[in-house]
Amino acid sequence: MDEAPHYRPLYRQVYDSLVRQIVDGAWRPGESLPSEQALAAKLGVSQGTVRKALDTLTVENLVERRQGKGTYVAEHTQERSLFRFFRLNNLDGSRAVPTSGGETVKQRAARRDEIAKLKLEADEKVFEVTRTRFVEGVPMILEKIVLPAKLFPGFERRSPLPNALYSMYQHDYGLNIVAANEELRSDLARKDEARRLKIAPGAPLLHIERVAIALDGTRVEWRTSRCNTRHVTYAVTLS
Amino acid sequence: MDEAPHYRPLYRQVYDSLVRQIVDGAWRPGESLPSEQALAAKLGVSQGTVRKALDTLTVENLVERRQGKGTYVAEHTQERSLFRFFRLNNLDGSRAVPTSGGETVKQRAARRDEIAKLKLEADEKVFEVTRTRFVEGVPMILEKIVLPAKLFPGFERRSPLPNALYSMYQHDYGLNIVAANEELRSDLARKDEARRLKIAPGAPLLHIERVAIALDGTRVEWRTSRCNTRHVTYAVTLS
DNA sequence: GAGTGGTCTAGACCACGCA
DNA sequence: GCGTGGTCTAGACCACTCT
Repeated sequence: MDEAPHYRPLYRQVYDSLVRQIVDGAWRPGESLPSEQALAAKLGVSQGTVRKALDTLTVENLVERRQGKGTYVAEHTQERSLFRFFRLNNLDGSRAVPTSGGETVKQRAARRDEIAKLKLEADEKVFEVTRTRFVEGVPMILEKIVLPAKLFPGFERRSPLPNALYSMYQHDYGLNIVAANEELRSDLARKDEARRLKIAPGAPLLHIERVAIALDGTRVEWRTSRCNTRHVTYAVTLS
Repeated sequence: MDEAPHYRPLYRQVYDSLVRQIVDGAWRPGESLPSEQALAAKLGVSQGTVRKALDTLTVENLVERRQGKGTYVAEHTQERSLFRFFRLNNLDGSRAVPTSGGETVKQRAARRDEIAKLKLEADEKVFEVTRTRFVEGVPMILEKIVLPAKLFPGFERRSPLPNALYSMYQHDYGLNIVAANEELRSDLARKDEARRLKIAPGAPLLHIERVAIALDGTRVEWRTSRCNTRHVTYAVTLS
């Protein structure tokens, strides 16, 4: 009755060890890790084995390596974060740059669907953020963001929120968003939505739901975006 | 005024050489490549260098490696092709399995937008395929597929078409689809669409446009799907 | 020049598939 | 038992960055 792998390669153990240390904050985002040689010496393996682990971390966007300088814990800067997780393009194919406005933040008990989506305990509280996002000054997206309150102490006092939330999650709460699952469908604008987006009721909206996942697997946010795709499109690259 | 790389690593040259040979059909899909040792000997490099090139090919889904057996040119089987390029899930999260019906195929001159999207010459011809796709017997998607005629000799005589076209492109025309760019937006069902999908006119439809790209960069198809997302959602995994 | 990551080699041994 | 890919090592040299 053994477990699946039957044997764990050394480089995999090195990888796991490094991930755990990054999760625990042994090195902050933007800081450099020890050199390959140093890591190899400390862990008692060859440099090549450390390299293989670091290469995997690089592919997964957890670290960045710069020849001649060192290996750095990846940082969610404003631009990088947008580039990875904001997928809307203008009709000419250029990347749309969003701004935010009209936000509200409130704390309340989690609802049943939120408990399921975010894997919460039954009695947990959440923060609900709503805001409008603009592209070139035009209201384009209505966002609702639900966050587990226990992960974000003091969040209600942080208004106004920055445009790129993931950067804040990382720096202020140690939550490193590394993956997200999205589901898209088409829907019609309700009356209140139409008013806020300055379009006709019943106009088509792209409905996007996202669950964002941190390095350790924690579900950090459930975001619902309702987007007027008259002037932007959602871009996906399959490969 | 030198070119960008300034120097091309050996493993990169090995990689390029292997890609070229796969494109040229030196080994057919499903066939095995020579062993690492054999390739290393033939190319006059070490086994490790060949391995690095093969690892890259593996990540890009061009080959599959099986320990104890060998390295095989990746094959677009029905299931694999669907898994990679068909992104619709049922509402419970399970993968929707489509079937196809009611197809028409015609040949005609390319229109201006098609010339731009598929990078055609001005006077080229295209095949236009239209068909309906069903999920669990219910009409769910209206597809229009535009193919450059020069890439698909005799295509008009192939009806009825298989459900998974990319498998056919690969085996019958040597066109290996390795990437695709998609753009999504929300739209309303026109009258004729509503009739064919058995929904109300003005119901919301997810509009998906895809340009599929072969191994050598050729644009092989421009596909427009108009999908009723009442019972399915389009899933994206960002990482 | 010192220190870092990037490339390349040669060789050993392990895990797997198959005859 | 043989051939394949998978892991791991030790060491050499190259390219880049900074002092």
